[in-house]
Amino acid sequence: MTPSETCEVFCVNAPKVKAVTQELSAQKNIIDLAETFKLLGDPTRLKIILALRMGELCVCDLATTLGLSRSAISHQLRLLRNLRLVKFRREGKISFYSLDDSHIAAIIDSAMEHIGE
Amino acid sequence: MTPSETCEVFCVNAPKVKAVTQELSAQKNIIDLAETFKLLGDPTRLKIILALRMGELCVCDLATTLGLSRSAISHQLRLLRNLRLVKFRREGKISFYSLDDSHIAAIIDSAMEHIGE
DNA sequence: TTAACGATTGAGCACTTGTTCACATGTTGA
DNA sequence: TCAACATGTGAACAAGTGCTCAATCGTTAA
Repeated sequence: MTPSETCEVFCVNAPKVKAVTQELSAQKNIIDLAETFKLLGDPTRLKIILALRMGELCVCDLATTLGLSRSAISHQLRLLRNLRLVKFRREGKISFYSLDDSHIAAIIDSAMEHIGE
Repeated sequence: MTPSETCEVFCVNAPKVKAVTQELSAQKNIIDLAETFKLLGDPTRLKIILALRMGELCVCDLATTLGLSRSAISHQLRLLRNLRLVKFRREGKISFYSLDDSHIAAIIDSAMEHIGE
């Protein structure tokens, strides 16, 4: 009898595990949720979000503000676009980016409260 | 004159960049914030959080629920503990974990609204 | 049409990360 | 004290990630 078998027999609170397992499998969008948090979990992307909270900015201004190359910013913006965290409009040669969704500010506010400030 | 120099001269909205840069540097806790989101950005850890939202669970029950080894769960719980996303109490040989902070549920709720469900 | 230029993209890489494995720790009951 | 067992931890490795570099795209103005 392996340790894990032992554990299943003697340690597990079976009804609770069953309930939680069912609840988790009912959550169809856990992966999407994790994907969203992962995007916010990188300092560069989080700074982009925080910067755009103050108003729309072009790629070049974001690069200057964050001290990174425009290529690096553009790569990250694509990821943020794909998950609809940011949107953009084009004006001639320049792309202006802004937040796509008011929920994003709410997410960040909640997290800041957790951090405690 | 390199392209980036050109960009700084002709593309940047200088006052806005300056304002945003100052605002970002005033945010002392961006790294902590990103660290918190990064923890929520892994499916395993997010499932742990969602499971604990239904009540405290021991390591073994979490491992059974998520279909992972107890070692893997334990490693992740340590990370969650370090950032005070979860807390635990010990009862004999068994550690019971639970959410450490009501803000976490709020963060997740906001994010779920963003996903759209 | 052409040059200029902001933005985008793919390849490549150094670095990070989540898991497994083996072992250590700490508590319980005999 | 000793065996059993839930949990914790360090090393190692495969997979994933963020940046740079070079090339390309798309728009503007001459």
